[in-house]
Amino acid sequence: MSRCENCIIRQFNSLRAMSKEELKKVSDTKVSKTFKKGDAIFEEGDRLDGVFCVRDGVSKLSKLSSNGKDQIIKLASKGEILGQRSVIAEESANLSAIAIKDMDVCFIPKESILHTLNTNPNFAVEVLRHMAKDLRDADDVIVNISQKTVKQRIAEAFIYLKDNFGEDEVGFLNLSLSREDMSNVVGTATESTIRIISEFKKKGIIETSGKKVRILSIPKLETVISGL
Amino acid sequence: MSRCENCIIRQFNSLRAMSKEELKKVSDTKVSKTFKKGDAIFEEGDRLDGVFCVRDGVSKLSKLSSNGKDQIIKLASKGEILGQRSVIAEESANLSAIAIKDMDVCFIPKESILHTLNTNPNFAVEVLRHMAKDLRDADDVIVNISQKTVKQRIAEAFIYLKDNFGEDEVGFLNLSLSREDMSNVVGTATESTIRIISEFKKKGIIETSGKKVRILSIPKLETVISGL
DNA sequence: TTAAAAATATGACAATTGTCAGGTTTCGGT
DNA sequence: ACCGAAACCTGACAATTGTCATATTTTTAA
Repeated sequence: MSRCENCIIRQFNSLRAMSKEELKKVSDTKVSKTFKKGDAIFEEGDRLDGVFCVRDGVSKLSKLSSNGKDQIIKLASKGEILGQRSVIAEESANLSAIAIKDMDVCFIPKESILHTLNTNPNFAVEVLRHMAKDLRDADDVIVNISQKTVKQRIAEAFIYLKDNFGEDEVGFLNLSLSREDMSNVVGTATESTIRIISEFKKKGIIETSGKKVRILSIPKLETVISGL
Repeated sequence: MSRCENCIIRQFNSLRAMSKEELKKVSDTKVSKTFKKGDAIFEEGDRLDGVFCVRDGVSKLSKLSSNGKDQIIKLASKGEILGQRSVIAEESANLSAIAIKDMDVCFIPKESILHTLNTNPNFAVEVLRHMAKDLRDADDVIVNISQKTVKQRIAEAFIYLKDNFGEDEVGFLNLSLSREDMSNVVGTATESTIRIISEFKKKGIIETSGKKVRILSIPKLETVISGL
């Protein structure tokens, strides 16, 4: 079993601010878990007794609205820590975390986290910085959703997928979302997403092959985002 | 000049986790300021070299969208600390803070804050908890804006104003927003807000007197929110 | 392999919301 | 008390987006 002290993933998140001894403690209590595409890591309302450190795969963090639709707030991959907000606020989970690519995660009991938080200011500040970034991102999402058209938001989503998850050797996006997930990211009806993606294909902005998507022209996408 | 150690406002925010000595230091470096309705405490893009502790009044925190409209992310009043996120992330301000009721604030240089953060874990955790709450709120706003109609969002905004700012002796909301600010809170055009408020008045859900608004029936508002 | 289920696609239409173009009322400063 | 500016209001219309119904394609599982 691998040890946190040697885990490369650690460099990408706030665990890097932990001391050798703290990491050893975490390593002794952590549990590796795997989740298959579609599995829930946790669901809205669950009481979490720890956080999940993503080693591989991708998860969508979403919340069910009263109208029965899911809104995806964030896509989390390698290095992200899930459930941190709920554990810190000592609240039940506000979001559900569902795997959209097979996942490999470490479960870390909340005691180690909370103890380190209360004794190691470096760690607390590191977590704080990360949450400050999340908060800024959330504010930006609010502005985008309320002030831009669905077409602009879908165009932005493609850029986001390219920037955050990259492309393979032949230019296909590494992360393909179903039309439904894409709709839940931008906050619209599935049919609207399908129509706009069809339009992008007709206009030579993107092309698809099976589930895979390739962006053909970033400039054209940016023209769409700017609103003509 | 009043001292932070004696300030009642402190009880409502993370400054309560500071030690006597830390508070004294803050008190020695702080500067009281007043802002009149319409004044900017800071603007998007400003480099902040401190935070603002609100002692009285109300501020809107908003961000300008590329289409030229403001989106109000949050309304901050007594006890709130403004600029904390930017100072912690060491970024320029992501939002503008404009007074919508004459304000009385204390400016606290960032050095005191950052120093305490790095040495007093209790303070860091307290700030973290507060930011966790802001993040949860932001996530909820995302879901509301993307999944509810303008009418539902305006109804919710009235409930929010009542719950967070209260009513006077005769039942008028303590905080009155202009139609434009209300539009920027819910993310819609001013005309749409005006139409819906007119409709609420006709249906006996609210009544107005000058700028003041009185909610006549919470149950009716809740019916609107539930979407019939 | 093949049948069923899920995802994608498209049309027709309705509902919601935005825009523009006028008005009227209210408010703050002289 | 008055004037000009800002806020508020309303109508007409257009644009965007959602809903429903129905194919078609792709994926999944027996």
